[in-house]
Amino acid sequence: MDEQLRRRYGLKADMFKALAHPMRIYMLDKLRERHWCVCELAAELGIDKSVASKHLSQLKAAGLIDDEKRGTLVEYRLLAPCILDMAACAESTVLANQRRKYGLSPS
Amino acid sequence: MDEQLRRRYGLKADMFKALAHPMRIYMLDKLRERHWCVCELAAELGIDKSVASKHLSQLKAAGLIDDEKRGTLVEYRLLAPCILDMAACAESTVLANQRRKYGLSPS
DNA sequence: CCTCTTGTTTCAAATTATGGAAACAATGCA
DNA sequence: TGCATTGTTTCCATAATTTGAAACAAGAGG
Repeated sequence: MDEQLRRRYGLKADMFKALAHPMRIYMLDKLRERHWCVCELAAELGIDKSVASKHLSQLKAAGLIDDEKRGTLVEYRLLAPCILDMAACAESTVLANQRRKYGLSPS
Repeated sequence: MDEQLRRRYGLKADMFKALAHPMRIYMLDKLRERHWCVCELAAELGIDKSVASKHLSQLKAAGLIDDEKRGTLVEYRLLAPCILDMAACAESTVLANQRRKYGLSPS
């Protein structure tokens, strides 16, 4: 695995790493509907504003969302809608595997 | 965020967590071509067999791959091809963002 | 039975990720 | 200016992940 391959797979991994947290996926789901500011998302998720800000910063670094200042608040918006299709694919895969392994019906 | 939502987003996050490592994505890419045993993948990636085994175990737990014993070796095979489409989507998104942010041409 | 090969598991160490509090910056408004 | 609101950053404690070595388990084959 040479340097170029390592960098290429590192980029993909960074993208998935940004998605590898329940709060961040929930944030993306909320941003699909409309713009949200940090304090709104923090209240919706029941977490500290600093934590929400850091999660949003990770999503922004991954290029999944973008922000825009409006007065004292910062509005975040979704950039890459295909990401949520990925999340849906992930969920259906997980559910299919649960059914296959444990015979559970989809809940 | 109630318990049911937390569990639902936790499941999605677990799937992405399984993909959030360069070696594991590389493994999935290799498994797209054909079956591979642990020692082959370990040699290909230049990592210890115990490390390769643990990465594969994570991918299996996520339901992305499956294994089958053949004598002393264990063959792994890809289960969910849509996962690699996700990885491709991730890469194109990353590259698009690089171009948008830094004006780089696609490499 | 003995030995070699292949994989998995366990263990400790190092690294990384996360959360919460506090400090700080920036804007709006009286 | 003074003050409240909103976000970001920093610091620290805790939790999770990753790695490699070693121990262990399971077959294959002499």
